[in-house]
Amino acid sequence: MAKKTTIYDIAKKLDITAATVSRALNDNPRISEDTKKLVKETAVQMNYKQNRLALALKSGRSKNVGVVLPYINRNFFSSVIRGIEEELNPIGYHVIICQTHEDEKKEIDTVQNLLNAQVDGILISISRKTKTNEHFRQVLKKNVPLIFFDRKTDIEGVSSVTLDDYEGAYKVTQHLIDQGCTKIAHLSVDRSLQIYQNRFEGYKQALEDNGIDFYPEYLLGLKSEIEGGKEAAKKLMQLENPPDAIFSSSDHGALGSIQYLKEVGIRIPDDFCVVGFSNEPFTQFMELPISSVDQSPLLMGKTAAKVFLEQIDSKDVKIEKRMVLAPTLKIRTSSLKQPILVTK
Amino acid sequence: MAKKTTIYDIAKKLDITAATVSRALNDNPRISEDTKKLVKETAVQMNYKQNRLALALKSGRSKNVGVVLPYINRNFFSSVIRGIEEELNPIGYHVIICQTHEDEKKEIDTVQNLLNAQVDGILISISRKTKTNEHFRQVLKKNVPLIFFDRKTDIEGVSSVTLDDYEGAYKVTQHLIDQGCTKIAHLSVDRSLQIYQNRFEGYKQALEDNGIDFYPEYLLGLKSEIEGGKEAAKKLMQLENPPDAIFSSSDHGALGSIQYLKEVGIRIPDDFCVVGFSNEPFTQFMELPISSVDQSPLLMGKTAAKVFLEQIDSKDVKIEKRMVLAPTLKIRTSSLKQPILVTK
DNA sequence: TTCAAAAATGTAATCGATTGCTCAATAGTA
DNA sequence: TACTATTGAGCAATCGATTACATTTTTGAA
Repeated sequence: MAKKTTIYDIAKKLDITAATVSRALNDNPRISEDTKKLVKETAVQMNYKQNRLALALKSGRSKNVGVVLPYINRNFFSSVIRGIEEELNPIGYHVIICQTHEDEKKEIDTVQNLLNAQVDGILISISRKTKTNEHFRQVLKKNVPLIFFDRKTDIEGVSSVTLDDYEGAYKVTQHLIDQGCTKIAHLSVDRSLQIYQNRFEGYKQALEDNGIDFYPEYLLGLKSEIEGGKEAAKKLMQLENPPDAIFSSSDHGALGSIQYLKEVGIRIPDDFCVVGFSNEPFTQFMELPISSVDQSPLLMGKTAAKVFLEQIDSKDVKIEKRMVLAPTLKIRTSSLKQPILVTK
Repeated sequence: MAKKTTIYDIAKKLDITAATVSRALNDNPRISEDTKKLVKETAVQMNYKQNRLALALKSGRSKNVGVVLPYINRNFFSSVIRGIEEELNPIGYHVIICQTHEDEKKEIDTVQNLLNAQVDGILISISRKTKTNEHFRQVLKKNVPLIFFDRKTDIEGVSSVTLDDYEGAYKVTQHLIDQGCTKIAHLSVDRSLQIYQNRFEGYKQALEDNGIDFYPEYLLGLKSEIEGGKEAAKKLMQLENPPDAIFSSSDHGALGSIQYLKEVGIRIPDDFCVVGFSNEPFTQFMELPISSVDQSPLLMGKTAAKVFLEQIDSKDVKIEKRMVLAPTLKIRTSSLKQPILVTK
């Protein structure tokens, strides 16, 4: 019992061929209206459901796409996923989500597995530790569309959807300068990733454009999350000439910094400004709401999905599309000296 | 070019049969070691990758499981997913994640789609709006393992992994009473869901066991997130006899309440205690860390996955397993009057 | 040397749906 | 009436891997 009904079952019942059933269900014009109606009714009656595996095998399209990212428990990433799903689900695609936990080996395995599973495309935000390209070339070799989002690496022929991190960082830095800060430190997570390198450069350029020298001591690496932010702030404040603002490449880093600064009695934003990056939800509901850069994750997801669809549709033509989204600076209390306007 | 190599390609190259190739690759003892070695080497050389679709169609197992939940951008849910993946990925399963956004119709569609896609099982946390059972019966009818996690509904023959919400709520309430609170309000999200009903009952029982009367005015519904928490707190404080503690069924509700209470100058925890539920990360890194109930999402995910595997393995035997995990109360500043011990 | 048992491969069907090609039946035309 | 379009539906191959059931080749003992 509980056997799934196939088109053969329907065919047998109606004493026709499976081919006819298939055509009827697909509204093939070569089938008479009468037959179509009969078949469709019987299908409903027998609770027939198309087997997508068989279809996939035949057509060579699984209608599955793989989404590979470091973690899903970051609001940014889960929102990107939501964007992708909103675009792809309505047209029959399923999304297979895989986390790399920032591990290169896992990323490679994952990509390989997805290829085996015959996904129709792979949307990926590379792990922090990824130094290799071979697994991406494998994807291209198999003619499977590959799209980078947010964290990318440069490979010819691969499309990407990213945020203008440079611009975002520039805006943050300019904003801090506008607030009267002149000694602005920058916490960078891992500049071997383009996004962090770009943020760093935007920061540097803004300083330069405002005639402020860049002090290497003000540039710190950021280790693990909140704790890293604390440590970094501590180090900075122990400098002979401590900064008066921190621009952190991550919201968690910004939070950690704020926690440390408060501990040692520094008043924010009066004496010190802090800005983060990513606009994680918690930044706005802290007691001291944290300024941050919004990365439009939903839009990024949708855009990545659209790029994938374009790629799928134009099989032969090779497209390389590099889309860059505009960042929005959300100014909140942590960096707003004159309480004129607070963006929610 | 870029054609995927199949076992037929390997067979042709070695002038043997596809059957032999298949057997060799699967280490069938009926194939000589020499042939095996030769086939395997050639496979690597030709960059052969098994087509999982074909295998799935033949075996009737897609090695995919569907995970259906309201949202993935809640730490609780994304951690459950992580637990599921950790258990299932290593043995070759892929996880297809689908969000219902608390919409019954979407849930029904999703389940239907997953069935069409021939998933080997469905792990689901039902949406708040789900009142129907028909789609679950469809799953059972097709003999596809169905496992509820966290949010369940009672259906015969369906296994579930849940938290002991009753116990969690009881602990919270007892803790508040131990802190000297006697007028404890409860914010409940939607008692048509078992989890919230159970929390309510644990709360009520704890009151009763301590000889405290239950005041219906202290029981409030909780609408949208933080805002809802604020509103609820406001309403409560406008009562003739306002409470001296709030036990919120959601962390966001607790946060909203705290925000309101602070606004009107009520000191926490000195004059008022607040406890949430879910142990979302933000509860511990707020300036005023919020007490909450940890739901062991990782363990829940792993357990659900294990139950699924048991079910898959014992095809014929019908298993109905109801696992209930123990909650842990994380006591933090928001409800700790005597600073003796703070759980991190 | 002979022949059965064991070892190594091959044959062909199967999973479920699709589709190019063929064929039959009906309609239409001269 | 004879013959050709047109329409409706069947046949069989295909997608890639697996596997029950042969068949062939070796091995080894009598």
